[in-house]
Amino acid sequence: MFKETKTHEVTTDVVIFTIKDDQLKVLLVKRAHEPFKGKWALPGGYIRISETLDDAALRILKEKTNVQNIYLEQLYTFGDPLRHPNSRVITCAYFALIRSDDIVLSFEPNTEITEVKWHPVNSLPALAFDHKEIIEYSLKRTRERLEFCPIAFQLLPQKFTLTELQKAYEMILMKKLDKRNFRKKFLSLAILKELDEYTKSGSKRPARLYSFDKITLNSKRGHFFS
Amino acid sequence: MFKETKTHEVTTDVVIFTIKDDQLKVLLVKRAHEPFKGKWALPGGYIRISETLDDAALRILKEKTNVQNIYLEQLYTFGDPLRHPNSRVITCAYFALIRSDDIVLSFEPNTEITEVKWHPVNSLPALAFDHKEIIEYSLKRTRERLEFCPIAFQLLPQKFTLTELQKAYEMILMKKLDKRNFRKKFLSLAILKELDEYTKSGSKRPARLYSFDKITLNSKRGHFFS
DNA sequence: ATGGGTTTTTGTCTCTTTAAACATAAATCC
DNA sequence: GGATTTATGTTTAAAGAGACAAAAACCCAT
Repeated sequence: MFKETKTHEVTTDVVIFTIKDDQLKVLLVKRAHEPFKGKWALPGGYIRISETLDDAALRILKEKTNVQNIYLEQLYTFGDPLRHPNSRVITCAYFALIRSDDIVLSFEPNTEITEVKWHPVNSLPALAFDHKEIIEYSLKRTRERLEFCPIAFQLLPQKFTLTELQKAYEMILMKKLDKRNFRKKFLSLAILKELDEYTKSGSKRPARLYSFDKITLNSKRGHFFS
Repeated sequence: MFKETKTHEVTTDVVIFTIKDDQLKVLLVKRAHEPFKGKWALPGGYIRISETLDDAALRILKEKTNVQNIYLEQLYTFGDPLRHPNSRVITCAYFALIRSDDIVLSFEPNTEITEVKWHPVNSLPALAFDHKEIIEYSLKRTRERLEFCPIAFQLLPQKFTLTELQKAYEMILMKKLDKRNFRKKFLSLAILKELDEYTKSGSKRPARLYSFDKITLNSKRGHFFS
């Protein structure tokens, strides 16, 4: 079906998660052209001939969301010969968690994309290519990482309450956690800074705000939550 | 330095570990041509336009070593624009552990390779490209996996003694383990089948042989050794 | 101002698992 | 019988999981 003389094309796709409106969401773009015209897809693009894979992913992340300085990690390389209907495209997927309040979706309509939007991961539309599979794999990996290092801070604003932190964990792990045990565990890790501020929220007891103190991403052996 | 119009080339390189002569070794091939003519390198090759990445890695593994049915896992994709001196080559690295007694190095001298040999990982020669980096990363990942699932069985013959198993772990983790605790732990996991055979070895007490019973690769949460 | 509703905050106990340390007897060969 | 290697249990301490209840702070409505 393919001529063996055809060359490969190499792209990168970026899975960006955030928490908005109490939901875990992923950033998608709507395609302007075939294939999959009008369908939602992960932000992605061709890797330039003289940039590293990491640089390509960072560039694309910045182009779509204007976000920088992010925990961005190579996820997996997807290379099924049939994943792209027209040609052989191998894609190196990256994933990131970002704070929703850091985000300015600086989208200027262009020739490739007609829309950029956050979608709840629990109700995704039909996606282009194998992007659904990529997102699912990314979620799985995010959960695995969450057990070992507290990457959830990437999802939260600079100042947050323990309840917000717990909700982030519950959303990613998709299960409820015990409130007292959760707090106990996190406070014992000594990675949170207790602030002298409180939420001036609504009709309830104000909650103390915390910020992450030292963020040591790859340290911390041992489980957080299982 | 590169024209942006140049196309990417995509290869796969396979890191194959085994235990031979009481050492952890990696399979290398000697290159017949430039670049890096005469240097040792990982077995690798171009991904065909209509095969999956996994298939490409399996094919190359088979071409070089005649080994099949192997725990083969995508490791990482290396894409530094300067990793290949002549052109832009992105390589998708895989790694595998194999039993030394399964191996028939069926090497027929050809136009690309002049030699195939196992090299102790502790004393590697100068390697082509970034292959040293790939091997080191692979070792790191192997160690991480070893903590969670007992993949070391891939390195051992069908029948083995507990001492051999322990030595495999010690070689990969590069530290000594307590004999009693090691045996206790493994026997409690109920993944070994106790055979009614013994080594008819040399001048010492014969050791009982074991084989792996059910091999559940991705199961088994929880640490094995840390 | 009072009371009801809601959310935050905090500590203890149990049970299980894990880590680490440690010594002696048995089987074989010479 | 001497050398070597296999085989085997117990104890201790530490860490982790999980279950569980009551008081305090705030808002609002009456």
